[in-house]
Amino acid sequence: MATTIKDIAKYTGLSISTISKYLNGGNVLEHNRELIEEAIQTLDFKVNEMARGLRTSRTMTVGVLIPSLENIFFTSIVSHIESILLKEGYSTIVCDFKEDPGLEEKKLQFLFDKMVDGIVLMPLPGNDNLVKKIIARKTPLVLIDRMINNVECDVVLVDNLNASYNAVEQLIIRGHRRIGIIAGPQNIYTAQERLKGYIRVLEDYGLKVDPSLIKHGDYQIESGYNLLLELMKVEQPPTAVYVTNYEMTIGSIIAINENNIRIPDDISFIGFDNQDLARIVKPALSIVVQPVQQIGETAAKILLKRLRKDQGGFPIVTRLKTELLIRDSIKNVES
Amino acid sequence: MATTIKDIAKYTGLSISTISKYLNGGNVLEHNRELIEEAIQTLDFKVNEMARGLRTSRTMTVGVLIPSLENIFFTSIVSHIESILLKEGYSTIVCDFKEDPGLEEKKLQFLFDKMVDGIVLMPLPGNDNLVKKIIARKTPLVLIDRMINNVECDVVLVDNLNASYNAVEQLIIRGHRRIGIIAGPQNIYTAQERLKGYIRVLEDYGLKVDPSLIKHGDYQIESGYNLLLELMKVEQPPTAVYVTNYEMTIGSIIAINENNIRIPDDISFIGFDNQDLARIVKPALSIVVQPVQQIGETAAKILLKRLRKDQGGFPIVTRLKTELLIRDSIKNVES
DNA sequence: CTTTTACCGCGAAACGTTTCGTTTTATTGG
DNA sequence: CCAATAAAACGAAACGTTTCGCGGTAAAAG
Repeated sequence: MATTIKDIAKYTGLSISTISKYLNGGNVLEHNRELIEEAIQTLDFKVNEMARGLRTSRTMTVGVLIPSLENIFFTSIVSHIESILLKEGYSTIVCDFKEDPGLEEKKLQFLFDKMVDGIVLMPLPGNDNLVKKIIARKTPLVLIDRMINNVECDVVLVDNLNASYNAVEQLIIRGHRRIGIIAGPQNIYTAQERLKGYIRVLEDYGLKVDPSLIKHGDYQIESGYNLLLELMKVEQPPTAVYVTNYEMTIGSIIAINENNIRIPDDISFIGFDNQDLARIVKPALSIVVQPVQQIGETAAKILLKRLRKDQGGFPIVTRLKTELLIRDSIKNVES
Repeated sequence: MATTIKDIAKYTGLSISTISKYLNGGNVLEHNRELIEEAIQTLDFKVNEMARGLRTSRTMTVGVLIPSLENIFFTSIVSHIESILLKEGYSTIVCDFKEDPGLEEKKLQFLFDKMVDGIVLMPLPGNDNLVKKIIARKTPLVLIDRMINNVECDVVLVDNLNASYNAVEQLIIRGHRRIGIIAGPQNIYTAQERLKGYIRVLEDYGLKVDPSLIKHGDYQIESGYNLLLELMKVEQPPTAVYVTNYEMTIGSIIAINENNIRIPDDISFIGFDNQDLARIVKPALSIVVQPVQQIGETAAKILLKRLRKDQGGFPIVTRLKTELLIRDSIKNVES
């Protein structure tokens, strides 16, 4: 059916191995090079990746495993990863595991069965042995957004600690003293970091850390909704709140709207992740924005490096900076 | 390295071809079946898809081509497609073309080079020949969300006409007589349908269709923003507006907020696509919700059918119903 | 002009399957 | 118990590449 290397050989009068050599960047006489290129052009030859893969045991395929495809933070990272990988001829198989640890393992197995050359993973907490499994197989791996303790691995993450620090600092500067935080699950690395930043800046400014103002959610909309209302019911409620991911930010906003709480008069607000969200809500929300493009591109580039068998600098831990968008959701408090 | 069919043959004392026969569902002596299964278990055998693919020229891979990975409407459809395909052993290669016709063609070529067994495509308008190209190659294809004229092809779409009809009808029932629409690009099938529904319901109720109340946008946030403001500046402004996709709904809301327009007092509002959006905005927005899960699953199932070489019912045109969520963004007008 | 050194091209084996035609084994009927 | 038939197992070729070692030719060195 399709034209093969054999057809090129016939067309040019050269041997199969010479064509193969050319295809893999080997040296070929100038004259023959032109001949081969012409043949490839006119016969519309494309290497059969399956045959090549069978010989070399490389699939030119990488797997990207994320918790959910319905989360724009994840998918836009994927989008940038895909762009970079495609340029090098790799195809990207995206799997999501719907935040389910069982599925995570299953999908990973699927990727193994498909013999992907490399993996980009945003791991669920507690599934550390999955990561170890990948490493044991020597499949190149780049972790995203979340780090695993006691495991050496390339990882791209965001400086969550200082992201929180800077956000909360803005609240302090504007006179807030009782600042609530809707934090993430205690077993998620990212969430721990974001909480640490909150605590550190309070301490740096000599403010008391009040445990009743720290609420742990599960990164879902519902818990944002519930926890915001809980915060407002504390005996001495906060004058500002900092919410640490996108979904919980949405949930909080819904709670605020449904209960006729006014921003920033009743409470000042800083949310997370999504720029559009910042503008759509009234008044415009202040937001911590993550550098999704950089995250994706960096992860892809490191993976490509490893796929080239370049182990330089291992493990590479990249820590990217967030951006803080200050809008109208913060009130100045007289102190 | 990995265990092959040869190892299984050695372990069981059977021949390679018998093992292969078993793997492909052929008949094997009960005794041997058990033996083989045990061997596969203990040696942890997995068929090498590359070798198999080389022989059969099937890759067990399907390509999904969508305009953007940063659009939750698209990605959640992808998510459901992926789930279904995975169960049958297919992996899904997702490509987005960032709404760029040039890229669309390039990515499609990429998928061809990767020899995907099938394709799910959400085509850009005007690129009809791309679709024809796929069909000419006899690669199974399912179109999503947008139809192409004069081409026979399986397609899953939403009953956009009646979606609009029902939405606008609710506005009419509540007494609105001047209803604006922010429609999509005139060359997009989906957009045409949505506009048709708007026009038809007005005519059915004997209302005049006023061209000054029909604005065509490009499905991006910015144009939602601009067109909403244009609508409000019409000499006799509408009392209600219907916005026909997610991004433009966001844009409109931003415009409304920034200009202190009140919903529903100044204007009644029906938006599109995203449930969370409906709740996050205050007052809660009325929304036309698309059945993303059904779209994805239906598309995947049809594709699987075609991959099984079952041409039954070709071309299958599936038209799914939307849901109309009425919330607080519509005011009753005394007439 | 001869010897050495590069360089380029070639043939053949191998990667792990499927498939097809043939041989062996098991089953049935006479 | 043997022949005929059905069922199962087998062997070998093929899919389209890469790779490795060898042979030949041209350029560089003596």
